[in-house]
Amino acid sequence: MHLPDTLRALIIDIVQEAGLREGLDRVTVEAPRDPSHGDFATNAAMVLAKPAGRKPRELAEEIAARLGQSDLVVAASVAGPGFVNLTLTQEALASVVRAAQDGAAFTALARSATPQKVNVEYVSANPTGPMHVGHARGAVVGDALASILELRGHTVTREYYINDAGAQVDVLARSAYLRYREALGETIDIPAGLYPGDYLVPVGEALAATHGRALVDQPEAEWLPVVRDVAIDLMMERVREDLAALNITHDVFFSERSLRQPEDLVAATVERLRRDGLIYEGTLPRPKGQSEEWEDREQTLFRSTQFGDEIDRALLKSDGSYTYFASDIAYHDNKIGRGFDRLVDVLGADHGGYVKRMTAAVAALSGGRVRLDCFMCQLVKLTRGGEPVKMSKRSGEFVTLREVVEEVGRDAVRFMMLFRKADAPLDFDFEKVTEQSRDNPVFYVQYAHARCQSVKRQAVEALGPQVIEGLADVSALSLTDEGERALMRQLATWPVTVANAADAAEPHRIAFALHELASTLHMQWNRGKDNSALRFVNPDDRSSTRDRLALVEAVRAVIAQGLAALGVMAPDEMR
RNA sequence: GUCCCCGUAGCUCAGCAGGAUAGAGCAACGGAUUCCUAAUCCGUAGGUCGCAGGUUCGAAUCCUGCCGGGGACACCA
Repeated sequence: MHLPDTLRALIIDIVQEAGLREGLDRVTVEAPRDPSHGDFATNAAMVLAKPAGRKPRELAEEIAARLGQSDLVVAASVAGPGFVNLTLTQEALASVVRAAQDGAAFTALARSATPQKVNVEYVSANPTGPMHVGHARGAVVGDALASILELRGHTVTREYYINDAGAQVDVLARSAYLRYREALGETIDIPAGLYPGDYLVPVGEALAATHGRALVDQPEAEWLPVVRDVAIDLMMERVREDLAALNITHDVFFSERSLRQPEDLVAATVERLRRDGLIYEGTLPRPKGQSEEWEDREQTLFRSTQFGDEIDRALLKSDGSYTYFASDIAYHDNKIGRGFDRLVDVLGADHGGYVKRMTAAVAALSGGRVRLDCFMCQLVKLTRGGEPVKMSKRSGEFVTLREVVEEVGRDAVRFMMLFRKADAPLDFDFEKVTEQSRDNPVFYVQYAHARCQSVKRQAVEALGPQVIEGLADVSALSLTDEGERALMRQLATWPVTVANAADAAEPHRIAFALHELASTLHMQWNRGKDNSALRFVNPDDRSSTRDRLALVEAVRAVIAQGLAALGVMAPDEMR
């Protein structure tokens, strides 16, 4: 159990002994903003007073008195409307310094008591071209989220849904076919509506190499499936390469077409919904403001309104073919069938209207057993020196993910994408990110890690290699400086941060926590300039140096854990 | 017209599932380098938390209604 939880358990014990039962789950233990309020504070008295019919401050006094008797607590005082502020014993905080040095074991304290099987679907970019910067955000957020869920103890499958069955892959095939003829020496003209990007040139060449002129005189119905399959394969290969450049790999690539062949799983899912009475033939009401181009159409509809959607949704088009939504329902049905407790979709901002219907479908298909969470990534505004950089998939002039990674580096791309709440728009400026100034938080955090390593190197130089051995057993009782205690408090809350970030599905919390920890470390390092007694390495005092090295190592271990979860390198030295 | 997201310092954003005088970075101004990496740090200045109600001991945080910005809205994936 980590320290905040230990304290909370202690408080719950005390409070239960006093006969209080109601509202226990609202009791929290947090590190107050203002360190003069103590190391930790609890709201127990305030949330429990009302149901117990007691006065908050009076109850707080009682709790404080009992807490004061604990081995962990030096002082417990009542403040404000009924906070109980706790100052911890040196030993209590010292235990964190020892524990945190084993970063993995320490982070494992964040593991959930009820681990789940979770599927995280992310990226799922259409295989019609290389990925652009917008895709990078969903990719990074999804990947980091998956990692954080794993730290929380869940079993995670990282999944990519390949939209290889719709009209857009036919467009891809026609575009590739032109490139094929081009490769055979023809002069081609790419009409509007097809993909003009020259990334299809290699596809054309590959087709020419394997098929020669065989496809030239065939009717479209003959060559299209052939060209399409080749094009999709090559596009997906490219997608994987692009993702690899970001150090992202998926466990499962799920093909939309595999829902139709060899077995029609879409039909099976639709049938099941029909048996459950959730499907009917009907026409949708005309939306207001859509008066002009609207015509009433009889369609096969899913009763998503029964599960919180605003309107029922079409599963079959008027020509009898499935809608994209129908395929997607079948796909999620397949995921449910694979035994996941929780499904997560990381989506682009343009999929906002899709969330309610899919959530409804999952609720219907799983009988409410499986939860679907959709997380939206807002747009990335790409600029260079303040000037907007266009990225349009149609224009063929978009900035690809690969270009960005090659220009600014994987670490910077990943960290920048995560140093913002996913549902807030993101500004990404090439010049700022490549500047490598402190404007760029990734360097700030990486530098903190490198600095920890540097301190250890310096210590070895001054005091010999033994000075950094066996640090896991130090007493850490000499770490009484306010800055040192601040670091210890932040370390103590690390497992809580991980747990919260996982439960809220907000990877950016990890990034911010690391930034804060880095800041506190840099601060303490600099305080050693004014006051040499505070330096991490003191050649005249081997014992306190070892305590401080243990603290430094604990900070380093936590930063390393966090950066690893975000997929960012933790360097031993900068440059 | 409906739905979703956003509205916090000049700029870019945090604010941990309501808590104690609202935080950070950048920009501005003033400092710190014989000293473990100045890619760092310290200090000053800067905010009616979009507006108006409501819920309660307590609201930037929850609810309702407006205003403003972005996105999505039947056989497009």
